[in-house]
Amino acid sequence: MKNKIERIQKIKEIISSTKIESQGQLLDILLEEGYDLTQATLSRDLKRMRIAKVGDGCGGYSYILPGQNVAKTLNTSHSSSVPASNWFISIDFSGQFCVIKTRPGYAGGIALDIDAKEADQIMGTIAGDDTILVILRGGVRKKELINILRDIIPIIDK
Amino acid sequence: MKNKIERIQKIKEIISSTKIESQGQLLDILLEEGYDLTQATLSRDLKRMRIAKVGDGCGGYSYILPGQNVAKTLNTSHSSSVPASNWFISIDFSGQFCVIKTRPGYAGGIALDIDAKEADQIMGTIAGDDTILVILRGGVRKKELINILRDIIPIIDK
DNA sequence: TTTTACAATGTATATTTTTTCAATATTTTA
DNA sequence: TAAAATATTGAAAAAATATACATTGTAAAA
Repeated sequence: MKNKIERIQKIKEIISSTKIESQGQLLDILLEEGYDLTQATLSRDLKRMRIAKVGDGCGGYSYILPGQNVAKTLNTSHSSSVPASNWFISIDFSGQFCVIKTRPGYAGGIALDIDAKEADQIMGTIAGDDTILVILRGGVRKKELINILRDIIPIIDK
Repeated sequence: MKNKIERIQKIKEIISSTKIESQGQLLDILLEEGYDLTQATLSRDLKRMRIAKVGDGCGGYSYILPGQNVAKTLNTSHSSSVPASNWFISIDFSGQFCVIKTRPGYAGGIALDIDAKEADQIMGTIAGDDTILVILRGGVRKKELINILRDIIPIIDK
């Protein structure tokens, strides 16, 4: 009972640095770290802390802290070997444009990955800190681009 | 199948205007409105829409749209734009003193927030760089102070 | 101190949510 | 248009999450 505050703190740390897909996964980590608790307690903690479970945009789920739109990016690598879910926020299409949102700092690197594919269908990319604009050639369809991006964003939707 | 887009739109409307505590409740509303679907489809919709289920701070749960910021709702009177979870380290009580540890640099600002409450129970605060000393009036109990700090430090919720 | 109230937690269970699988429907391609 | 590829969905099963209840620990009051 004494270590509740400490546990709460630890949960925050884990959630902000690791992608958590279920309470079971988080529970395992906490148990490994030496905390002694059950899933029931974890459920109560998450409820009180207002930590939310939300679709991750890549076919899975992710737990997020309140206000974690500006989550810090602990994963320095952005190469294709890193699961997309570590940097990916959203993808949107409008006319000949595709806008990909990433966690802060990732856009430039991911844009390079996209450029490296040298796809005919892509006229070019422009990247800021957390947003990539992909400009498509006329007549290129959404699905076509998704296929090109598939190994950068393994599962866009499922 | 044609009405999927319409249904998605309706879900957004409902979520933003009504407190939804479970998919079952949302499903009932949609059925009453004439939409024909099952809970399984709803689960998929919510996942794709990245709608989250989160503790409502009053003992229940609530579904929220991606844009809605949970921390803001919680910290209504907190002038700082920084969510509590980003600065809070620990809180301790001893006699008429309460010591709050923060991440470096935050103590002063948080102390201002505490002062702004102008609570009778608090005689004053002294802040360093990462520590706040809250001096309580005689007879003020721990629980009482926690109630006062509740919307500055949401974590100590209970 | 002793009593009392309340908070924290685990266990077991209930509830809710997610997914698998199969059937259709829709869209794209040829 | 017909065939092929994709997407959407429901029903049922599986998985995940939440809670009722009982117990124990902690703090406040007397």
